Amino acid sequence: MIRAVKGTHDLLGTALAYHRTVVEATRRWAEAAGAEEIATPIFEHTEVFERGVGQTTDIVQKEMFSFTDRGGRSLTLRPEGTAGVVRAYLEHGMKVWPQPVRLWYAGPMFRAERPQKGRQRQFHQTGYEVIGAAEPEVDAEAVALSWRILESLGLRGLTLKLGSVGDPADRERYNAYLRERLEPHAERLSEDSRRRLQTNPMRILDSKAPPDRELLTELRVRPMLDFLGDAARQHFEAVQARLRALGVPFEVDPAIVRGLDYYVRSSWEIHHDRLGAQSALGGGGRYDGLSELLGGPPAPGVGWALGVERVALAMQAEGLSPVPAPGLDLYVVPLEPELVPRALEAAAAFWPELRAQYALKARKPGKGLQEAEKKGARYAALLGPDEAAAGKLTVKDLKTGEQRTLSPEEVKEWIRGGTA
RNA sequence: GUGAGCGUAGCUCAGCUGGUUAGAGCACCGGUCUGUGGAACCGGGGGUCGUGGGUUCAAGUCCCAUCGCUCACCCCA
Repeated sequence: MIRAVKGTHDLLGTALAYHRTVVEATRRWAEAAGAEEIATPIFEHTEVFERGVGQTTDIVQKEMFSFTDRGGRSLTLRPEGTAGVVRAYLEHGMKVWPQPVRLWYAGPMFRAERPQKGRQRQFHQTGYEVIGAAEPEVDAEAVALSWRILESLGLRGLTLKLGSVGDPADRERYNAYLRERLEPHAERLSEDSRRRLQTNPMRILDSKAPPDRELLTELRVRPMLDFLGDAARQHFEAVQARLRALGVPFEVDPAIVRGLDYYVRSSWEIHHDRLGAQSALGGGGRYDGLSELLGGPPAPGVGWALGVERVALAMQAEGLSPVPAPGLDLYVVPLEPELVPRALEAAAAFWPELRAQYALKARKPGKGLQEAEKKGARYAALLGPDEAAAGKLTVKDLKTGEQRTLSPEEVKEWIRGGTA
């Protein structure tokens, strides 16, 4: 049997209902904030991510699904959404739109990791980007929006961790400090971290390897926050002040680093307390240099992404139900075999005002009602010789038991009136 | 990529220390039931026991390998 590829899943039933609930919540709140939806391709030229996300990141080094197309171009299934959105911003000259431009999106992302709870190879994110503004207000706006989306879904066990990774110059000073501090003890670091010492020392802070953690504690390595320049520090404080004013609870996490190189200044994650190892529901940050990394003019930006599957897991852990998919309005039951075609015609005549389906085999009335119930229909319509002759249907409300024999037009009126 | 746990019907599982033709519940199909449902009862379809090899008179059960799933490491949404 051919099965879905490792780390991918068919989405249906309850899982899809959770999925839609998260996407629709994002749509509602993002559009409330004035954002326009964008759908970028799920694959891009590999360099979009190599240059955008960063050569030294785990995502680029070991998690991308890349392939060569027939023309010899290197393409990559998007591992995240922001780089593609900024590429689109540049490609469509959105810098001439009224600034800043607010965009939101939802769609699949791909990372070649070993699957586990809350981690799949194809997963889904919703995201929000504000491009063309450097003010701390938009950082706070973005954080507050993602926080409120999660709250609106009913989630309680949320923690917002806010940090700052500073400006590039601050990071250079910090990286120099880290190298100087850690290099004498390099042999005690994990293999990955020894490599990071050369390529990107800050990423060592992200390591959870016990030897790395011990060494960092023992050396009393100072956090990035101590190295913020004046501009970044003022920005960070302003963001905190705006968040307090908006009533968004957060804790400052001096160690927050983020796995994507394009982040500067604000950087945050939202965690849930009952998710297991992969506890981040979402994260984001400011990426003022990204446009230039992609070959564009300076264009400051800030944004976030939520992991749809993880939010769904968190909702389930808290016993929260998704918005259910709408069921059938009407199930048409032919009472005689020769009336099956008439049942199709009757059901088809209700589309699309009513969700109507019909039985392919003649049923006795009792069986027909039972079947309608199993199909999840609110109403059953019996079509027997009498109804056929009169051009009517005997329609029964399966909840109340109320029954009427009506013309198709009257059926529409009754049901639409009843469900309005 | 590393480690651990688990693979019996569409789903949830039973199958004792290896011993007839591998079972149950749910679901599905049909009947009891020729114009009114949610019940009950009866019947039916559906399994190469993940796969391959080995031990044995005999393997769903023991051993090895392999594949898959899950969780964890790593990292992140």
